[in-house]
Amino acid sequence: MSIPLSFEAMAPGARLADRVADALLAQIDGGGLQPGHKLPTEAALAQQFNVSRTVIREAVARLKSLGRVSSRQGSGIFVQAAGIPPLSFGAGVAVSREAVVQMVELRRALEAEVAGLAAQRRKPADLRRIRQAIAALDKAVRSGGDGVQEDDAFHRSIAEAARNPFLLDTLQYLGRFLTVAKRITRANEARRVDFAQQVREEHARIVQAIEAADTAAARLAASGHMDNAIHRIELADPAFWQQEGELLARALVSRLKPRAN
Amino acid sequence: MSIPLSFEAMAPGARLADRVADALLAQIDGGGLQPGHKLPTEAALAQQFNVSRTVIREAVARLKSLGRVSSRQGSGIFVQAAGIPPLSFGAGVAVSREAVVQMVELRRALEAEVAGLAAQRRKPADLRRIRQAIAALDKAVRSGGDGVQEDDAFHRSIAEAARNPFLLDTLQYLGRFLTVAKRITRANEARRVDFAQQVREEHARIVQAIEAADTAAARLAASGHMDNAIHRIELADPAFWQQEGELLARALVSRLKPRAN
DNA sequence: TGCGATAGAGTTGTACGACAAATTCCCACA
DNA sequence: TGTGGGAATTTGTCGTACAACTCTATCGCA
Repeated sequence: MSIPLSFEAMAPGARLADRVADALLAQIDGGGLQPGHKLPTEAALAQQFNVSRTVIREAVARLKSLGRVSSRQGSGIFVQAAGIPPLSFGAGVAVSREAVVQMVELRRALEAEVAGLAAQRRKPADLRRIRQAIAALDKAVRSGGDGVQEDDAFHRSIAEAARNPFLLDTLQYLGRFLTVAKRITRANEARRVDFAQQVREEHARIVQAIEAADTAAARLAASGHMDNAIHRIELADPAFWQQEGELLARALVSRLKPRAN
Repeated sequence: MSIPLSFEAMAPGARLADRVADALLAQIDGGGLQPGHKLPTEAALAQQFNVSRTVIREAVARLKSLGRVSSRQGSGIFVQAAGIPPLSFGAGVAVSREAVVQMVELRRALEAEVAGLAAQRRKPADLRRIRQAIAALDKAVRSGGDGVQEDDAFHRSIAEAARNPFLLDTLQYLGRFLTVAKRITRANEARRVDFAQQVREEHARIVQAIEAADTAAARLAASGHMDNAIHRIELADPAFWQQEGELLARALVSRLKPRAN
């Protein structure tokens, strides 16, 4: 089981440890190394790749932090079972109006589901928290705040009443992208007093359906709320999008700015 | 900007590099180091932590692979902007019947959404692919296969017609957990011939609604399909769940088996 | 013969020193 | 004042040495 290594040819400019790590990674999932398989010793790898053991150790450290291998002192380095890779939408993706609309479509599905489940499963304590959250949102808006945080808390209080951690986690993950988008659309919404009132009424409809334990109505209200959100996003000033989008894109992908990793 | 380091006290058994990496990480997001901030030189860090530069370099390598810092030869090590952490349900979570039901609830939301969007946006080529996928599924089941892969392909063909990459990605992520669960419930479903016919009819209803461009019907059909899936899961043999769940749990969390990382 | 203790080899973890390569800074010079 | 260039700084790579730990095989004893 030797390492064939087209390693020499790849990415001549990159750091040695990175190249070795990539080669090892390709070897592991390309070459069909079973979990538990022991790979060559650091000394042997150093010889095969014609680098020092230092470089091998850095490469292995990278694979360890990726969870692809594990090392045991005195024993060796072993291939780990590849877990299910996490879901990542990629930074810088939430800046085009099209992408934001697509994300809100995803959110529409989730919000409708949690609203429906919350209507079925909510307990008195849940209703109390939901009402509390909506009161806090009203207060924040009345006192001139943007209410982004309170809006998130309101929707989260509903998601928690649905008692489904996967829905909750996915919604929160999505929310991190959308708070960015919210800041973009905020300036537009702030100028439209009617929008604030409209949002207030949409929220009220959702809460009312959940209180009444009306699953279908809760789904419909939440879904409609997102439909209107999409509508409001599409009314936003295009020039504003372009300008702010550029700024946020640069902020989000700042990790790519320095040319080395 | 010195490092206070409660480093000595923590995790006395762990590898030095890991301890240093944790201390640096705590320093970065605990101590409020802005992105772009340059942290001390490797030599200075080695002195502060009272370890060799080797250990510092391994710790920094770990932070680099996590994307939290970047280093530039001749310049220094710099804090990176923390991106949005990816969504991960955690391995070994998809083995209890309760968790699987909750995941299918999430899937219900997504499948309803993609079905509805597909009904609105499908083009002739999409319909062709969907019909092709369902034919392949029928054929696989008729010839005695389990059809798991073909079922996935069928649902994916619908998701692709919805033209929303975020919905598609989330659904595929979820699918990786649920194929595990499917294998668990397979033995149960195989014994029930009526189940296969039932699933066939549910699929047909979804396709029909998409072909008819009937958004509401497509949502309803997809949602009902998932409702019935939940029902079928809950009918599965409890003893079987326990037994198979244990097995799969061990397989999934195998990355924790060796005691070091 | 069977079995456990032990010595040894093998492997990763840590330390130290040296030089190469890239960057930054400062000063002399025009 | 502006600029070129070299020195100082800093990370990247290499090599060696030893410590800590693991596995194996041999030896001694019952």
